[in-house]
Amino acid sequence: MNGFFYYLNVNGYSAILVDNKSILKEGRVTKMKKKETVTIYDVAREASVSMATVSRAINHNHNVKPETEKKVLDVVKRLNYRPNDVARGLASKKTTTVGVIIPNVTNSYFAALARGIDDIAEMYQYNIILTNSDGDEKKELKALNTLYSKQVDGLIFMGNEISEAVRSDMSNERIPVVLAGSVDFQNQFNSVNIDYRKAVYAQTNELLKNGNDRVAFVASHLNRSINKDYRIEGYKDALRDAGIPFRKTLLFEANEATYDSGYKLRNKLVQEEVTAAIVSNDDVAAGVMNSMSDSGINVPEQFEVATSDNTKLTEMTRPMLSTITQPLYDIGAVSMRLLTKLMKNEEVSERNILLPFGLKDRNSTK
Amino acid sequence: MNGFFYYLNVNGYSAILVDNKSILKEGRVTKMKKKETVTIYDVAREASVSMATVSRAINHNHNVKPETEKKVLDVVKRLNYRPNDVARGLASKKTTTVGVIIPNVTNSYFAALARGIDDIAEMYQYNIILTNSDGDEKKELKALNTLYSKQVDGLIFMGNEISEAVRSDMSNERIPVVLAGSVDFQNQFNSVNIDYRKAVYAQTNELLKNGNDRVAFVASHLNRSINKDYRIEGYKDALRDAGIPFRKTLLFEANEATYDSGYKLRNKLVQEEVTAAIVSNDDVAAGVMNSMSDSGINVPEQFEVATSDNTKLTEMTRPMLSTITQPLYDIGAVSMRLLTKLMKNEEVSERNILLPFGLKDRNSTK
DNA sequence: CTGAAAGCGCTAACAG
DNA sequence: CTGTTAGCGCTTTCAG
Repeated sequence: MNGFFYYLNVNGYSAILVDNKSILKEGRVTKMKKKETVTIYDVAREASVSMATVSRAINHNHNVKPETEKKVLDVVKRLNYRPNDVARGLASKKTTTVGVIIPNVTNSYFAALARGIDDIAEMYQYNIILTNSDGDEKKELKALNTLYSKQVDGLIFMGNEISEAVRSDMSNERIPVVLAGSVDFQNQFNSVNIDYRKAVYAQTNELLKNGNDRVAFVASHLNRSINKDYRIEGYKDALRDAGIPFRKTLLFEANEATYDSGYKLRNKLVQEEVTAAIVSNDDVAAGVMNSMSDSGINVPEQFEVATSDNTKLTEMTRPMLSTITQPLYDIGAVSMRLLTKLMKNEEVSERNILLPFGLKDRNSTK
Repeated sequence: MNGFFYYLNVNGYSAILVDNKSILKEGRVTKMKKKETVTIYDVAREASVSMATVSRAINHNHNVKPETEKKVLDVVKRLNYRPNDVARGLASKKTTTVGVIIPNVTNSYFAALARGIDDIAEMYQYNIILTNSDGDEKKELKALNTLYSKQVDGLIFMGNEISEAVRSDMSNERIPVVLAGSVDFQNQFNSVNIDYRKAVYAQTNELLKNGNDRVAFVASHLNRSINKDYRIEGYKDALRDAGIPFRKTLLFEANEATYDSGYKLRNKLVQEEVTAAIVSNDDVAAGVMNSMSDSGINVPEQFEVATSDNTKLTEMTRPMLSTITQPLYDIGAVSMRLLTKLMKNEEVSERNILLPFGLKDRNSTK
């Protein structure tokens, strides 16, 4: 079928797909055209109905008599017809594809969300255009732009924070967006998260209860809304409740959400004489912990570490990492589910969904 | 033009974003035409040229007088015109998007490739539709089908192995495909890999040199071509060179390429009295190693583990994992680069690219 | 329940 | 260098 077939129009008879050898033999081809794709028109002709009816049949539109639907579908199968989604998209203004902006697929936290997103997308017949942004505003803006050009029906944005430029850009388009595992302090977009403030509050309490009065808070970017407005607030809440003064010097930044970035923090941490740390990313936490252990500091006896995402990594390190437990896959899945509703203009009861979290006590804390 | 016009519903409905002053004054417009999109036709009119010229200008076609191009581009900017890629795709039969089939984004090996793929895609102005297949033939076939419908210009396939059904399916379409980190024993498709056989050969030699004569080989699926035809052959080569008999009982299967799946292998390994293992996946290797350590077996003194991918995980475990080093990101990047050439019908010198590998000696081996 | 016809927004000959 | 004219393959009124 592979470029070897030509359009043959014999005796005014309907066009047929033939192998070019027979064309040469027959020698009476009136019109030859390279016929690669079988279109809705071919199906219509073969089934002796109009294109409109074919369209209705393949879209399972109710307004079509069962017999004609069957007739059409049989021809569809026989001709091996496959609808062209691009043409469909142009005509219907729906592409059944959604854009997904992710900082980095390589990051296990976001990868887990992405998997949830894709699974639900598939379930609802959507496809996903994935774009890595590195959390960089420039890249995010560029990605948004090409996604708009591609006429995606919706957008899932991951990236911890929404810069003003990104906010205004997304506001100006009329396509629905949902933030997955990412907060918008202005509360302008739909989102799916856990209650970071409460989670960190609970976690900090545990560390305080263990007798630590110099608990570090470490994040990749302290000034990002998700940290500044939520996690750090939870951390402060706990400190306040325990009557321990908040010290700005116990806030540490890792620059990147990576293992190495966490690993490099040791000296600073030691210098401030912290005995425990709340870390907002598993990779970073693993780096911090290993770095301590490697220098002879015993975890958790001399130094406790608690992390944030409960990715598989938390079970792979030794000691295993105590962590907040988040329904990672579900955050992605629910985000996509929410988006499908938005795209179909269905009612949504909650714009900002908070999924439940928990605390898992493992061996990096006492 | 850009989101400035909206339906106005005056009967006490809220959330009306209107920018048309006359509407605000009137206060009782029943319905307004929703004018969202500015098309190439609008630009043509405003710039007093034909659509064709606009098309040429925005595509930087050479056959346009510099002044007219500027004139057009100015209007483009003024009207905030953004080409509709769907219409473009229908007219040009090129969508500038490629399909990527990945077993699981959550797997660090494949995630690393995916990042390389996306970066190069972006560089060449392509977008990526990502689909998780779990290495399952049914899902792969389904994904391929929807990708064809979406008229992707090319395909990158990851999945360790090409089943016959997938092979014939991909052969029947005329779009280029390249296998990334995945082998095709029939050598029918373009691909980018390392020389798994040589790599495992070298690695097995190291373990043999350390005095192990019962070296296990563990993979997620032993019968997959990448293992059966390449890695295991390399393992056998080394055994043969060392004069050690190959024992089928020292081949272990993990079922899935996951940490847990590796972790569960301990008893079987211990039962066969192996003192070292070659593992074909980092997650599995971490599971095997931790499982040994957790049960009191000292790694590497009593048990050596060597793994395959050199993902970041190999540095996060304790001890750190000795491994084959693969240019993961590059495998993805080169695959995508190869694909761009194929999509543009450029000459390619090598159909099956082998990237260099190395051996990194860390602490899980003596 | 079905058909005719009009596009969707753009590219690509083909003239000029 | 620029305009005209056909479509690309499908959905969607609007009639009947």
